[in-house]
Amino acid sequence: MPKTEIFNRENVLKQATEVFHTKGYNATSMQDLVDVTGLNRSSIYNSFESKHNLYLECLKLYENKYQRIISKVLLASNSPINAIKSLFNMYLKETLSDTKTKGCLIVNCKSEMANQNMAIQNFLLNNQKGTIELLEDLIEKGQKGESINKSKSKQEYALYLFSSMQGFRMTGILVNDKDQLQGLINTTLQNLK
Amino acid sequence: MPKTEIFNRENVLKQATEVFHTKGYNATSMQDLVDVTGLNRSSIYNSFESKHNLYLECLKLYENKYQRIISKVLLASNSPINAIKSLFNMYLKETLSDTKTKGCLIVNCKSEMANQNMAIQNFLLNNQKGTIELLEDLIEKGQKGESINKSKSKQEYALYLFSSMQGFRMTGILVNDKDQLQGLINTTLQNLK
DNA sequence: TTTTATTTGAAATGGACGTTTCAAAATTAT
DNA sequence: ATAATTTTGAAACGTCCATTTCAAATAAAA
Repeated sequence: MPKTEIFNRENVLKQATEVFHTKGYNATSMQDLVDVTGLNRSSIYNSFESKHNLYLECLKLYENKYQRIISKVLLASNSPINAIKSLFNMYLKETLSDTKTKGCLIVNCKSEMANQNMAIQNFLLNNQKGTIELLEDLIEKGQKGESINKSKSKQEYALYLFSSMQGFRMTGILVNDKDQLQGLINTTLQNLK
Repeated sequence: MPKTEIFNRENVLKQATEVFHTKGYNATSMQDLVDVTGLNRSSIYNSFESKHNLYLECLKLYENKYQRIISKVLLASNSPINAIKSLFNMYLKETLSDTKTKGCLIVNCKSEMANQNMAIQNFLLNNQKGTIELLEDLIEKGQKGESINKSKSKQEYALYLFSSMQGFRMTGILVNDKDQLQGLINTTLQNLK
């Protein structure tokens, strides 16, 4: 019977994600991935097929990680507007704790690869769709419960928040002051009240 | 006396910018630049020193181009709030006319290189400083003339708009519907009224 | 026309790239 | 132990990378 895979697949993906996140896809070499994972080159190809496929798996793991975090945030919130506030505060916390100022892996991926690779573009479109749907649900509830104003439709506010989140992630790359970023969140959410 | 440079420097920079903008810095090869400019490899090195320096010059040209466009927009506006609206509409126009959905060169640059290269980071910080100062001036005037509300300081609204612009540029990469993007602008600016 | 300085073309530099190969080591079930 | 099957290590694959080299072509000034 076969010798079984000895390494922890998810752990390897986390290590690879850290490199891709720090350097971007194109600036990350296979040697970087060998170094950071401690795996042999051929083991990586055996287990992940190609650099591109490994990157896609990193993206999916990153997406799942945030989906889990977001679910917790939503469950812990007592109102839709507070849920949205908590989402932004979660991104604020991530931004402040990121010593390498890497920004968001998915936003960076969109910037680097959305117009170059169809598999990536489809991942991004799907991610966008899911995020906007989640925001639409929150806004609909908030508007019904009167904690979010009705001067714009749920679709309009969802796109606004989706866009604001990307702006926040980009801004956080070169603005690391907590008060400024907290102010930015407050200003962004003032629009919904 | 010497044979003089035969090519148009600014034109070469425009051609190089188009490639860098489409593929990003790391995915653009010197061969790509040779192909698109029609120049010889050694002529490029003679005139632009290195790929990295050529990229920096492209960034500066791109920055200058938008500074000129923005100046015109500001001069043509009859109020600060309309000036801001025109700025966003200018970005909307750029987004819709960009068939390759490249986004903003400077936003993409920040995503790809801000945490990797100090010369680039300094350029980006300087660009950020200039943009925010311009927005602060507009907001100050708008708040004095009562077309922009005073519930936030000019610093807070300037950072909000700066962040919103980046979000808009990112969103425009995968959302190409004019009405949706126009709605996004309206929602963003509703916050100032 | 000759001198002088520069641009040009084409080839070469050495190294890094993503990926493949394959024998040797390792591990599990018989 | 032996057989079966996979992972591993190390080297090699061919290609492309950014950059350099240098002789030949060029063009303005003397």
